Amino acid sequence: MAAVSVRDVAALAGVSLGTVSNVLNTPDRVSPATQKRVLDAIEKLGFVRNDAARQLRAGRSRSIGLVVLDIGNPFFTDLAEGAEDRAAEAGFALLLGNSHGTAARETRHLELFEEQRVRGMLISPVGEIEPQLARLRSRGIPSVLVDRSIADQSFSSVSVDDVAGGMLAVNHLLDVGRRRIAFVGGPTRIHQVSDRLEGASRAISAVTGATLEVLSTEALTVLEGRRIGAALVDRPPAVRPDAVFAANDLLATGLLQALTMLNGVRVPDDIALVGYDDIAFASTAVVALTSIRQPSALLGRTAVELLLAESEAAEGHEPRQVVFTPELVVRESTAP
Amino acid sequence: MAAVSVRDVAALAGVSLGTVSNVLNTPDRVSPATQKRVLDAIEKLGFVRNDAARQLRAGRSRSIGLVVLDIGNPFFTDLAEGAEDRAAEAGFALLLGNSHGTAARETRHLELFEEQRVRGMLISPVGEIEPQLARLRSRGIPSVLVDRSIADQSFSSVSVDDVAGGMLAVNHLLDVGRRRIAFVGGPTRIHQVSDRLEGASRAISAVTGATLEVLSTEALTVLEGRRIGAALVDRPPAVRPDAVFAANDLLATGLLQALTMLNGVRVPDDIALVGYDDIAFASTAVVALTSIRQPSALLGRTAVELLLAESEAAEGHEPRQVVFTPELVVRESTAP
DNA sequence: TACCACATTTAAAACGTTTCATAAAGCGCC
DNA sequence: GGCGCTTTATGAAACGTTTTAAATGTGGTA
Repeated sequence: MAAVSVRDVAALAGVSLGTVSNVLNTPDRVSPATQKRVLDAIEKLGFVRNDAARQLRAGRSRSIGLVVLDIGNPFFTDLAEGAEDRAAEAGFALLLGNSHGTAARETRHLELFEEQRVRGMLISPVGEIEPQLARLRSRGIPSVLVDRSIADQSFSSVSVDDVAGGMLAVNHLLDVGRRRIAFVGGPTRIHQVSDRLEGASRAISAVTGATLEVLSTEALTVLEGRRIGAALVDRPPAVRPDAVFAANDLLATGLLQALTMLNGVRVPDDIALVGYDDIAFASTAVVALTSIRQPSALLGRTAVELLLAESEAAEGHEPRQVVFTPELVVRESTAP
Repeated sequence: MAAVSVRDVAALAGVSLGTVSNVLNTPDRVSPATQKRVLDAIEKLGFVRNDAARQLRAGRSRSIGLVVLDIGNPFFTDLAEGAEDRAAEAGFALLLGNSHGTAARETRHLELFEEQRVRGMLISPVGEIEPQLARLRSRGIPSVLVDRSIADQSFSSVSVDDVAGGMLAVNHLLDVGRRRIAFVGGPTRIHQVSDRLEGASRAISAVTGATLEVLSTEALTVLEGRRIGAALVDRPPAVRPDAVFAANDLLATGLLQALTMLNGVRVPDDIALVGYDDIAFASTAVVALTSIRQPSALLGRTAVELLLAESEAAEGHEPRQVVFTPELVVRESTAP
């Protein structure tokens, strides 16, 4: 019930409280004998540092804020997991904020975390947030942007190259001999969708005789995938694509359901299929799904890394943009 | 760049710093005119409370620790989301810790959070953790246990009644006229599995002529579900069950794949199927899956609620055990 | 006019650390 | 034996709040 402070430890060990602090922070400066006495006292009393006091004096805390668009989205869950792991390794606590995609909540979390005087913010922004982050920076709180193509290079960021991902997917389809390829995805105002399509187009352009048909969807859902899949089954085989690149795994799953259920079309024999995100279900679909994997956890770890670097560094630290390249995971749905 | 403190605000507003604090905490005590001047100054300087100092003086922080077994598990993700929402509403920050099911990491997080002097811990424990929590409690840090059948009633807890869930599932199958029911799940040392089976048994016992066959699995995975499903397809129709209750949705998904793919068995006509957890994919399976939904987010919200109550209350606060009843979500896979 | 009650404001102490300047002690060397 | 040097330990100040007791001002009442 009683809070144990350095003072109590000092009293029990028969030293001054400054010495206790030295044992904790700069053990080299204190003799082995004294050190032992102090450590014994700490052990005996079960002393645990009060980070608030530490932070107050030191001016810097040992926590990091993470604000994500939607913690329910596996991408962000994995990212949070990676960030938390790295933070814990460095002895930092991770404050989690879920903005649910709304600017108001995002701002609320930034305020809450600023009150906590976090070492810095990791944020996947909803809207225009640069002004807020600039203000925080002027207060000595750095930020790292997550998963966004940033015009403003004045902040550090981590992201994944969706154009490269699109190329990866379509190049793979071309490699396994497909030429009439369809892209399924939308709406294109989602920049991930347009980037993946852009990558697909580039890959197609490099190969003569290869064509790309774009089938637009209203959303990136299983249902939309099923709808497009049913439409493909209805087509005469001659005008069907021989491969489909879906903008995410949900669409791909829906496509797969429609194609295999209706039994007119075999995957991969008639139509090869590539998804995107490599969600847990991709590998356990009726036909295991080839997909593009994003290194989400690594993104989180790296974001923490950049943040700590920026926080340690002197004033004029150069922000860094780290762009990861996604990875192709080949499974049955495109097996030759 | 300079940190703005109450002192600066006081100077600009031409009042003492005690008055600034009063404006922030007990506005009734300060005249409207002064209040306005102070608020203007706060606005102008962009003053943000330093929670470390606040906490140091007040002895209590404005953050809550959450340690989960596996943040990648949708159940815990939803729970964390609910907890975070509720915490944010109350002006609290949520510290997230992922124990990955290992006791060492769990302990590490508890230490880290204790250093932060969190208001309390929310924890889904890995192993025997009562001693650690008892120690924390003696230090004035309460805990709420999450999702566990606790022998020790001395801690508050939130959990879901898996026995009730099992009954719910099987009663539904009985309601739609099925009598030869199979339970698919395992290993039974997982208490969720044994509880759900227990519920299933009870429901069966209440109806004469109903039988329950138990098909054991090594793990709760899609693959295992597919294995059992294939075995069922191989049986002569006469000795097949007319309904299956799977211990979770992954198993159910595997079962569904095997049953519908091999085309010998129709769902729900020949075999009705109920899963458990109501994961996102349940509703978009080839045959939309009837499942048992756990109120994960509500669990998280409630856990925060209990924690705050305990933290506000006087010394001898009675711990509370809240047990939620899961909910049946009927879809195609059992449609009459 | 003198006094009191009340509303408002102030000044100072306290929270538990870290840090810094300084003191004490031990030691080798001339 | 005194000197400087290094190692080790100390005490006090400081971080930014909240809180408490005391001070100040205002108006009403005797």
